Amino acid sequence: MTESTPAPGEPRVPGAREIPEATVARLPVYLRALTALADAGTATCSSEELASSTGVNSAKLRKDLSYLGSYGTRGVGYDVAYLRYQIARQIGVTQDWPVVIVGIGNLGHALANYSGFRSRGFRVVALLDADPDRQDEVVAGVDVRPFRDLDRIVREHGVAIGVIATPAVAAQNVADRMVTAGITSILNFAPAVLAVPDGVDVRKVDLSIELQILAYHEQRKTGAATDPDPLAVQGGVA
Amino acid sequence: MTESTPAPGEPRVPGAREIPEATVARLPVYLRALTALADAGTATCSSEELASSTGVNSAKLRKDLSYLGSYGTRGVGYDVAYLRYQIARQIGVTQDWPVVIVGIGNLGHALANYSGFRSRGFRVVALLDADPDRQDEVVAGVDVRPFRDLDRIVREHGVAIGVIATPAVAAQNVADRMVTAGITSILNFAPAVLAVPDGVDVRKVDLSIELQILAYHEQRKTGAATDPDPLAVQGGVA
DNA sequence: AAGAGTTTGTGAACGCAAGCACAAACTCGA
DNA sequence: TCGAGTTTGTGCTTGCGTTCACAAACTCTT
Ligand SMILES: NC(=O)c1ccc[n+]([C@@H]2O[C@H](COP(=O)([O-])OP(=O)(O)OC[C@H]3O[C@@H](n4cnc5c(N)ncnc54)[C@H](O)[C@@H]3O)[C@@H](O)[C@H]2O)c1
Ligand SMILES: NC(=O)c1ccc[n+]([C@@H]2O[C@H](COP(=O)([O-])OP(=O)(O)OC[C@H]3O[C@@H](n4cnc5c(N)ncnc54)[C@H](O)[C@@H]3O)[C@@H](O)[C@H]2O)c1
Repeated sequence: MTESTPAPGEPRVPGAREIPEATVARLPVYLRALTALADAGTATCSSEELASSTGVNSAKLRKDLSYLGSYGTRGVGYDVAYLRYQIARQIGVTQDWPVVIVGIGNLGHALANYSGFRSRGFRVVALLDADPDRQDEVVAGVDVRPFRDLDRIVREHGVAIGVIATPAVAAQNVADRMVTAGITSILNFAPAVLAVPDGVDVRKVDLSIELQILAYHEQRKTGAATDPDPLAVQGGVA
Repeated sequence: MTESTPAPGEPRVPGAREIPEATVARLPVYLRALTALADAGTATCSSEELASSTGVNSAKLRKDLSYLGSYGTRGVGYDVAYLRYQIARQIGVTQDWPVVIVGIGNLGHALANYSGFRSRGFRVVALLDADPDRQDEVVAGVDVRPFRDLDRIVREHGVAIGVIATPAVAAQNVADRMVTAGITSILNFAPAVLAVPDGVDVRKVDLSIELQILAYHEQRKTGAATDPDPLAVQGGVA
């Protein structure tokens, strides 16, 4: 769902190696750890140190980094500032990405107020909501605009990434409008499965699913299993 | 990180088959789709229908369901209500899980106000914050308590699942306190890597990481790559 | 200059997950 | 009762991700 169909044979971007999806998902974690090290004044670190501070296996870390190139020095380790820059460049966060947030309710407010955006390569250029009552408000220095302004804002700011924080019923409609406006990456917080055309990436963040996964394991730990087949409700096999 | 060491040879819960992690992560999605079907009055559905409404391959769906048992009927499909119950039972959400949220700031407020909790098997029994100024507040009918009440609340309500929505610097300390109090599953929203003892599950939700993954793919799409090796900053190889 | 110690980069083995393809098991109509 | 049509459950293949283990490449001490 994340990968758009790669042109068979030829790489999408000339000169850019193909980085495995699992590695891409870990690069931001390394980036964060390297930023912390840089802030602490550390100039150099080994794969072992970086691995333990990010909670991964050191061999996995080295293999991940090897997809970017050979940026380490044997017997020494990695130059923190240099590696940090290389990862940021690969991810594409050396410049800021303009982002719009649609649905400024409970969650939308929290997202708009989140300071971690700016420091990690993103800039909220607009907050959109369909409810006219919301549209007087100013959240974190950005004023809430009517949803119909989407096209204009996307065009003016060259927005490629959109965040959906509306109720589930509205999510597909919002996604459609985003795609029409030219957005090609969507982060979806609504508990809904979105259908989008090829070439558009969707990632979902679903709190309930995360909790339910925890509940599954929790149930196994405590051995608190419900009886295996308590009642053959309407139309059960037997 | 999610899987605690399984006793080698013997299953953790007698009579409970081992369900692959990837399948566990999809069961909540199926559950949600089945709930929607049930609400719409649909009595029966095929794997093809359920698959397309959840965005997965139908063969994968059938294989996932086969880990729970043989609950379908060939030539017919699955009984919606029956399958729904079976999935809910396997996940462990036939009864409500008591949950505490620590850190009632921007995000904590949104989480506390989130109605999707109750309807999906979870009940917020307490909101905790270290800041005394927060502790007069009542959010969504639950009043904010001092963080030091954690032990008592966990004990009184039998809480097994905790949510961390504090700043990153406080997250490890909060996690330690949770573990001490008896919590064995943690959902962490702070951008920090948590160290916990064996037997404790941690899942993290990290907005910045999700956005950075999108940015990576976006960069490849537009071909907007930074120059491959722009400057050999302090200590670069060559 | 050489040997001991350290750390990277990666070949190779292994295990998990995805998807195809089909037999088995069902329904329905004649 | 039989045959055509439908849909499940799963064996098998393929691909991806993780981990081990080690040679290559470096530093440092003597
Ligand atoms: N609040 C949470 O902590 C939380 C957690 C997980 C998931 N979610 C999900 O995030 C979404 C938002 O949750 P919330 O609690 O902020 O809900 P909310 O009702 O507080 O806010 C939704 C906002 O979206 C706006 N909206 C509705 N339809 C719209 C449309 N078509 N176009 C533009 N804006 C529209 C509404 O006016 C409202 O301001 C929901 O889907 C919810 O399930 C929320
Ligand atoms: N706001 C968002 O949308 C968002 C998005 C992604 C991630 N996050 C992360 O979620 C966390 C919370 O974000 P926020 O915007 O709500 O921050 P916030 O500063 O608004 O709220 C943090 C709350 O935690 C409380 N707190 C601090 N130390 C504590 C401790 N030791 N014990 C108990 N409570 C403590 C504070 O009093 C405050 O009320 C942060 O780590 C942030 O990076 C937030």
